[in-house]
Amino acid sequence: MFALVDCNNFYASCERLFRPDLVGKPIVVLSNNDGCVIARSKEAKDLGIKMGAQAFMNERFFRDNNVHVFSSNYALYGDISSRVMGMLSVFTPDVEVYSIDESFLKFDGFDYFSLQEIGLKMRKAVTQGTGIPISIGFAPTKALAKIANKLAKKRPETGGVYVMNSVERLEEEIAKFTIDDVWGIGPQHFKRLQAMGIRTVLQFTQLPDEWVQKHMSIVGLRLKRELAGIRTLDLEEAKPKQNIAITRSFNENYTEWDKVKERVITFATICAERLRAQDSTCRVIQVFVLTNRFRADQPQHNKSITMKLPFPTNSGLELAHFAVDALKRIYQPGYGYKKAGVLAMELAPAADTQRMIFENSDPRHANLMAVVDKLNHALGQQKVKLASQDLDRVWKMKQERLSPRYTTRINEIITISC
DNA sequence: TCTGGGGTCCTAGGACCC
DNA sequence: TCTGGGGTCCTAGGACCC
Repeated sequence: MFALVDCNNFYASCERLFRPDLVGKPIVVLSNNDGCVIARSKEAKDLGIKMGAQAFMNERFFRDNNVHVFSSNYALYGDISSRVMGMLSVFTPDVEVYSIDESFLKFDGFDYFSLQEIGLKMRKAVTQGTGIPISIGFAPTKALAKIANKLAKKRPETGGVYVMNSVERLEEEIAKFTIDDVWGIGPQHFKRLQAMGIRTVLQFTQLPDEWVQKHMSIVGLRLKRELAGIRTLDLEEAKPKQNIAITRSFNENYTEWDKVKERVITFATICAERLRAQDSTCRVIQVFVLTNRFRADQPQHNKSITMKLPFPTNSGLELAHFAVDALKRIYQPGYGYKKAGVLAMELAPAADTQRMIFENSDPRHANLMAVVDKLNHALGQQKVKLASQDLDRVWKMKQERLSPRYTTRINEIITISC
């Protein structure tokens, strides 16, 4: 059996951990730049606040309804996440961390144990150890475990743990469960299925294989098997990333070359930092610039360029240099740019780097970057920068309602008055 | 009249996930 | 004024190889 363990309203729950006064109150967490809502507590959902709702349009509504608003605090969420995932691995060695708030667990060889009981124990342990509420769904396949998890959430009487452990139970549930709520069915597939008159998971599993493969590719066919109870997907091991992207919207339209260039250099150095963190180099970079797509009245210019590097590297200096080269080829004066990004592609293990005949990454950079990483790690990110970066700039992202990094910065730790 | 067969690599685009 | 960021996998078609 597989289990899908999922943290309830994860970001909102994290914000509540050190603010017990917010228990039972509506909370929303905003995206970067405090742009739109990306997480909501149950109370906020009950107020009808939608995912992706724009923050500025709802200021008044938030105030009138005493909604507590937070900027996203990834230092906090990331740390709490690893604590939760760590606690889960006590119950089975087979864990796949699927996202910041979800893990798949495999329970092979547990035939003589009650999974319901194990699930309840996991919930208790995680709540006690971290304060984060979780829901757990057990089922014979990953796709069904996803469904079981939703049922655990939907039905309070389950105690947050739902075990799909009999054929009868499985058949009964998939006959009722609607297809739009299924892992792997996005808006496009849903539209097509709806047009075919397919409403439930059961109906989907009865479609001919050929049709599913033709319209939803092999991915859809695998999903069909999974939903029919045929184990097709297994746990996946953690692999180093294949691409690393740093992209940001700006706080305003940038019309000057120097400003855009500075951002691209900064993104490139962060990319390089992430490459080094997973011991990779990249062989290809992509740089893009975008104007504000929401402003139809302004001239638009969206351009990206992919560039093969003369040699693989993870040096911030070199990557910044190449990224500026790339930017020069796509940047056009006269536009107000709103967003840019740098992507590192064709990653390979740094240890396997093939030496080139004529040109190579400067070998001295490895030591230099190691020192930079060490300093930035100790003093806070982006303390040591390239001279071509804006040295005064801290992080011009709008983050007006950022909570403290309670668990990762000693000077931001919770204080208790007694 | 007839003009093969079997591959790989690359890119763009589409779909999905959190 | 303002509307996020970061990933993966698959397919089709073109260019090229022997």
